[in-house]
Amino acid sequence: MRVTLKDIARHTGLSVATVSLVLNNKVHRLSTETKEKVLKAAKELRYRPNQLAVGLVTRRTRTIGLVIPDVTNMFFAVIAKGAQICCQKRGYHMILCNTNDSPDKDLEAVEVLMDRGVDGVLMTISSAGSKARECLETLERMEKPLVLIDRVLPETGASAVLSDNELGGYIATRHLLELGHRRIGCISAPMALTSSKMRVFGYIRALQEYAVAFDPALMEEAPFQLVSDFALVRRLLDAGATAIFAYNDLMAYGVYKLAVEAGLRIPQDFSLVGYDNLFFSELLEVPLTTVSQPVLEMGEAAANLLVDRIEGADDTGGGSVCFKPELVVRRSAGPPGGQR
Amino acid sequence: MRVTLKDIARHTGLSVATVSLVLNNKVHRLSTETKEKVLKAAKELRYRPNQLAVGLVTRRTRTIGLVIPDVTNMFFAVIAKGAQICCQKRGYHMILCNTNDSPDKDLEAVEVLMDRGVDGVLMTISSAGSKARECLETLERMEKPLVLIDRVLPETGASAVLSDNELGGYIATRHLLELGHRRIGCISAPMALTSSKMRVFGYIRALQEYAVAFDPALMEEAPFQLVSDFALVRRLLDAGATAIFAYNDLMAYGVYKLAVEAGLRIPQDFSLVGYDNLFFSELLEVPLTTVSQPVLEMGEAAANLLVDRIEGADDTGGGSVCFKPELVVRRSAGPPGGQR
DNA sequence: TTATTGAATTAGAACGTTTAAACAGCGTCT
DNA sequence: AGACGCTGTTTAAACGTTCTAATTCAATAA
Repeated sequence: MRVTLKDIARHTGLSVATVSLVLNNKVHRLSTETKEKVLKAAKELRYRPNQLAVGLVTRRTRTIGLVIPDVTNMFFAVIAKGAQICCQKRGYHMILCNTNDSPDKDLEAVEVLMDRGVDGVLMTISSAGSKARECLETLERMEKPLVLIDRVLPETGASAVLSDNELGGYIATRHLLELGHRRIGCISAPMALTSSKMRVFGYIRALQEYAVAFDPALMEEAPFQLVSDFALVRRLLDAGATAIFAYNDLMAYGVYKLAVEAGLRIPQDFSLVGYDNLFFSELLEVPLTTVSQPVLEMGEAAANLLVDRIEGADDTGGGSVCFKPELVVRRSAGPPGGQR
Repeated sequence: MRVTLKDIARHTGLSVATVSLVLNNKVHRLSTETKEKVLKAAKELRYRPNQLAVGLVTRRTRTIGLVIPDVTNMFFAVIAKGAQICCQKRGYHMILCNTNDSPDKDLEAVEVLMDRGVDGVLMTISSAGSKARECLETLERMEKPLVLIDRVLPETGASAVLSDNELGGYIATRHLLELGHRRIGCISAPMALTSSKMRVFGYIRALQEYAVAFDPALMEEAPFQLVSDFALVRRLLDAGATAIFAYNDLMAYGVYKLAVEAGLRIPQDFSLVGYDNLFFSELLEVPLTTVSQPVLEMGEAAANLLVDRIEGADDTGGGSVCFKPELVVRRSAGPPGGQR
């Protein structure tokens, strides 16, 4: 079975302690002869330390937990990959937990991760973050650092890696305003989501800047999926919208699809701007103008922040990092009025 | 910090052993009074067993490893989710390793997982599976079960969850043949991939069945990405292809995009069939005809198979499971000759 | 009275590490 | 000769569990 320190000790005629010391080269005053003997035996027997045992005594596992609503959502898949890249570089490993956006599972995931002795956790809390407080408290009790991703817990001092959603909403809307649109529809995700709220705030700020009155008739809220309700789009157009800013590309695709089916042309009949710059957005026949976030970098930054806090002597609570989104201009947004 | 058995023992005036026995209700002959006292204290103190310690003594961690080339690839993201669903149900957890399709990382991942005491591993070996043998050997030495996903290791008896790629290639091609195509181009992925090879075999079998000679001029091999080389498409069309079967939807999108850019119409100028039925495929202006695999089920089945083997008294090496792909007919494939 | 039985509980080893403290040799200095 | 200082190595406790074998105590039987 598994080769242990004891095996190496027996093999070399030394004590377990000596072997351990050599392998961790902790003590310098060991004869080179002994060192070589141990190293040789370890290599021959292909010794690898049992991390359960190591973790038990050192209280460090070089493992972090990643808690996200859904790996299948590209945003989170990329976050996971970014975090992995950091782990790779810094010698950590990652336990992945999917919560399906359920607050109960948020808490369960945190507890399970604690049981497994992770050194810290990376987490995007469920959109209905009702158990967030308890997660925080658990982590605090265990004295393990937490870095939030994309969603923030107000009031608590938890550090986070964010994207400036307000700015994203602003630049998307400003782009439409610059093109000449004055009646701009906005399809948001549930407003419980900070990111949704912030994007709407950005939308409103841009309108104000261009002295356009905010009209509630131009606001629609839709579930976090492909928009499949044509009535919703119809309402916006009937309210005079010449452009639509959607919470994300996925929702924009739904609008797009519905528009195509209804014989409406983009951008002639109305302009469309999404958010996320999914891979697919440039493949649409009318490539989607959208806002892009540096998601991979965010994942990597989050993990880096976490590992810094894990390893940092000075646990300064770690500030938050905020990434700037960028506008990706493609063809789905043009001047209003059908001219092209 | 963490509450341990010792804390509960101190709290109840009992011994650690008794507390442990109650909590695992191992021995029936314990006074109900004692039981209640322990249970109450455990709840009050919010005791949770340290899984590192449990794992160390029981040699079981209720954790499995998932080794995949890339979470960011939808196929694997969905596999991961399927596996998670199984884990959820059966009380397991999952450590995720990305290999970036590098054989060295395959082996590293397996070793790391062994160090962390996982009970078994779920794995898609890198396409250049050069270290596959060593992975197998390591797992065997540690006596941990392995279930392969999507890719197979011939000669070795490792159990696997597969999709019938030969059948998929066959039904895709047969569909085109039934529509009347006789010159069908095939864009494969690198042939080192079993799945690629099998799909091509299916393609050839369909051709044979329809008494169409196989023409090497109609075969192209492309990297596992968006096809971005128009010359490749041109070559196929020049060789007389009226239809193209692409290894997967992603590659098909590339072909599609290039075709649109070159002013070629689908399916009038040529038909296109993909593989995978990615979410986006139905959003294309000409929705993509494709082959769909039950990926979520595959992930779940793989994890189930693994857990069965972990828990099974009878480790019968576990046979392999093979899922059947299905044709999803949409609009990108029509009769040849431009008629519509 | 002394065994015998049985129920309830506990001591203690084990899992595989780390690490502080102790120890054994041996040469040097008074 | 004894004290001291090195150097190289080992002892042993600890981490938090599990689990076998042992112990305690009381009640019953001989």
